[in-house]
Amino acid sequence: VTYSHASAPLVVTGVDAAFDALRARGLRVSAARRLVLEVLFAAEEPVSADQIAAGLRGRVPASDLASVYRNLERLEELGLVRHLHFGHGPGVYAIVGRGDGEYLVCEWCGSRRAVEPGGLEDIRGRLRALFDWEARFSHFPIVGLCPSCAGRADERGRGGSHAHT
Amino acid sequence: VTYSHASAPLVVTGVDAAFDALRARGLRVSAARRLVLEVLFAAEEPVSADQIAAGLRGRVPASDLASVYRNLERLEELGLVRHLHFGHGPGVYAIVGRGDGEYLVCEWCGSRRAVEPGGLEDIRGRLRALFDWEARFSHFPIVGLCPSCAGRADERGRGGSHAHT
DNA sequence: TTAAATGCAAAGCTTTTGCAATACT
DNA sequence: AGTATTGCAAAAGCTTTGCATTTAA
Repeated sequence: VTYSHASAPLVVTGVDAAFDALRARGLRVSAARRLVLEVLFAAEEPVSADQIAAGLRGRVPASDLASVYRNLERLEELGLVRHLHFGHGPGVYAIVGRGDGEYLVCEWCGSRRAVEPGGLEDIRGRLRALFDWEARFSHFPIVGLCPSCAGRADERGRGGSHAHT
Repeated sequence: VTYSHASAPLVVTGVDAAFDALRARGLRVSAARRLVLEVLFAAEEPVSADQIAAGLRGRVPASDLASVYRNLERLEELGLVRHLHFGHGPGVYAIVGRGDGEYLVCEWCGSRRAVEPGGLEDIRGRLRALFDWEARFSHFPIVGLCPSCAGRADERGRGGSHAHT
């Protein structure tokens, strides 16, 4: 239960700026590394390591999965990338400052709603007040039922089987 | 990303009542099954399948891990057991109605705070009002920083490395 | 008796690690 | 040239599945 520690967020305007940031820290800009960053910058949603390795559905050449993981780890240490978890299943990665933000994930249908930046401040403030707890929803999102699944839940009464998240 | 569907919660007073519930549904009360239930009833916190198989630190005889998983799955379908996730790492299981409740998990030190039943109603209500979202914190808890780690975070400024959850 | 449940082994999925070969600076 | 990074293979951690055998009812 330990994950690669990330340093302070490093927000960058684009792939090129990211490359500069890498070189500035003595890291190299290899083809595989470039691929990972390009896929992440092109992605509109957080993507899994597997999706990155697959080249985001064939758009870009594939890369070794182990290298992808190693790169994601380094980029995360650098503060350029973060990862989060949409329930069960593989972790998903995103560029810090893009595809970023916090999510509400439906545990029945798997749908997600991205919350605008600051949209959870109210919730965080209340958790701070009630429990002196500094909640963070950027790594483990808020899970529950989306409006339509919640409606379905009412029909069927309490409980009921489901199959997601 | 699919997990065994659970039916309506089935709250039971003790191991014996659980056995009755099993038999009432045509399920058998085998030694392994008994073990799983006994460990869960004895546990004060949710425990992993591995801990159950190990007999909760030697208190009870060990059992096959695959059987433990199969039993947990069936007991969860029955509504007697639930499972949740304290961050990365194995899922943890608890008897419904005991060791139950909702948790706040610290992503730095791994500590957890159990919230009294209903203690998150305010939060849930607010999420309902703001996003029409029916949040559930019983399967994926609220993750963030506990008071002491939050303090440590201030000292070190934004970001900073961590190593847990 | 007979279907549910077990034990063991094997596999699945996500992620990590070792190591010799490669390629960025 | 020197070392960060790669590719491949293997392993680790959690969970599921197949199957012949046992066992509760």
